Amino acid sequence: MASSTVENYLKHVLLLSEGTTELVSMGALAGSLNVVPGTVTTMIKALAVDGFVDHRPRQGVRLTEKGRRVALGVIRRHRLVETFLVSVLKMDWASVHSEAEQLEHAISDDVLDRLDALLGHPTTDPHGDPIPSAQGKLSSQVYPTLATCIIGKPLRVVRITDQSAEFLQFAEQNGLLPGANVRIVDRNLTAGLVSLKRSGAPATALSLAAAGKILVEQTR
Amino acid sequence: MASSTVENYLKHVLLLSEGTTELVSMGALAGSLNVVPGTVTTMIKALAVDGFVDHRPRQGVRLTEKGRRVALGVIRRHRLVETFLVSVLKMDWASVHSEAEQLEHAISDDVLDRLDALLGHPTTDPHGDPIPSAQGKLSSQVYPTLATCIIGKPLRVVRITDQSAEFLQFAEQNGLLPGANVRIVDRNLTAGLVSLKRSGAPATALSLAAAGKILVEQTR
DNA sequence: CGGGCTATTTTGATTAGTCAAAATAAAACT
DNA sequence: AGTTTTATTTTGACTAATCAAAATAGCCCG
Repeated sequence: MASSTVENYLKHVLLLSEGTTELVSMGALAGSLNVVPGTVTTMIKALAVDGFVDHRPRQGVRLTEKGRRVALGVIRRHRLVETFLVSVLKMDWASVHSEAEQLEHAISDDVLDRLDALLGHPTTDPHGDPIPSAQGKLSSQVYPTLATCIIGKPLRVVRITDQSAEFLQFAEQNGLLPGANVRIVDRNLTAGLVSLKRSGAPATALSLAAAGKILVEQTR
Repeated sequence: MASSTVENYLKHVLLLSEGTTELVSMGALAGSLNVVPGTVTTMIKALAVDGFVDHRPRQGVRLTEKGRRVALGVIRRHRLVETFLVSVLKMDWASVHSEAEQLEHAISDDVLDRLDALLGHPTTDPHGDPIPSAQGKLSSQVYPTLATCIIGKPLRVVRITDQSAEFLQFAEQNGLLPGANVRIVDRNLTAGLVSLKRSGAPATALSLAAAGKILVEQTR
C-alpha cells in the first residue's frame, strides 16, 4: 500500500504535469507540497526505485503508468468526496477542498463505489474539475479561460482551477460558479482587466490573473 | 493535534477500561493494538508526559480527563461513521468496522456534525454500541447478556460487543441483530450451551462465550 | 524465605519522512 | 569564455513509531 505521503507526492506530480508534456521540477513539487526541495529529491528518488515515477536528475520527474494509476485513484477519491460533501452534506464549496485532502487517503474502494453510485456517477466535482473514472480515464477537454476567449459571445463557466478557499469565495460572490452564464464585455490588456456581464446582474471586473483561472465554454 | 497513532492508543485504553475501574495493562493494550509490549510502554510514557494518561509503572494506565476527551471524540467519529456506512451507503454491518478504523482519524468536526444531523442524531451505532454525544457524554447503561439473564422472559437484543466481521455475520445469520426479539429456552452450564427461540423461527443454540457477547433487555 | 514464572521496562536498531545547510551542476549573463 | 545566479542534490541530523531481545521487578507458591 502506498502511504498517504506517497499518494500525495504522486497526486501533485500529476496535477502539476496537467496540460504540459514537460517534466515536473523539484522546486514546483516542493512548493505545492510545502516541503523543502531536498526532501522532494530524496522522496522522488525513492519513488523512482519503486517504479512510480521516472526521475531525470536535475531535470525533473514524470509519472510512470503505475504512478499515474495511483495518482488518478487519489484524485478520483478527492473529487468524489468533494462532490459528496457539497451535494449531500451541503457544505460550503470553498471549504471542501481541505476536508477532502484528509479523506482522500482514508476511503476504501468499496465506500468509494457506493458514494459514486449515490451521487449518480458525476463526471465533475463542484469546482468543475473532471472526476477520473473507476478505470482511470480522465477527461482532458481543453477549455478557454475568461482571459483568452472571444469578447461578446455568450459563455458558460465550466471550471475553476484554483482550489484556495479565498479564490472560490471570490468566484462565488461574483456569481461565477460552474454553470453560470456570462459574457465578456471588454478586455484591457494594458490595465490587466476583464469586464464581465451576467444576465440580471451589474457588470463586474476582474484581473487577468483571476480570469485565467476560470474556464468557460461557448453556449450555442 | 494528536496523531492517529495517539488517537488509537487512547481509544483502546478507553475501550479496554470500559466497565471496570482497574488500570489497563500494557499487555492488554499490546494485544489489542497489535504491537509488542515494549512499544506500548514507550508510547504510554510519552502520552503520560503529554498529560493524556496516568501511568503507574508496572501496574497499568488510565486516561486523564484530557485523554478521555480525545478518546471519546475518536469513538464518536468511529460509531457515527459506521452508522452512516450502514444507513446511507447500505454497507454490510459486519464490514463497516474496519472501514471506520481509517475514517475515524480523517473526519473533521464540521463534517461529523453534518453527518450526525443527516442521521438524525443516533444514540447507538448498528451494533448497538452507544455513540458519545458531541459534549462527550457516553451512556453507560449496563445490560445483561444472553449468558446471564433469566430463562423464559421475552428479551430484545440491544448490542453486540464483538466487532469482528465473523462474529457479526454469525449473529446476523441467527437473526440476532439489535432489535430482535428472543427468549431463552434453556441454558446448560455444563455443556456450555444456550438455546434460544425467536418468534417465527426454529430454536437455535449458541455457546456461552457467544451468548456473553450479546447484550439484551427485558421487554415489558 | 527463596526460586521461578510472567509481565513490564529498557536498550539498541530500524524505517519513513522531514529540515538546514553545504556542495554541485546547469543555465544565464555579461 | 568566464562569472554569477539559481535549482538541485547531498550530507548529517532529527522525530515518531516500531521491533527484538536483554534486564528487571513483582508476584506466587512450595
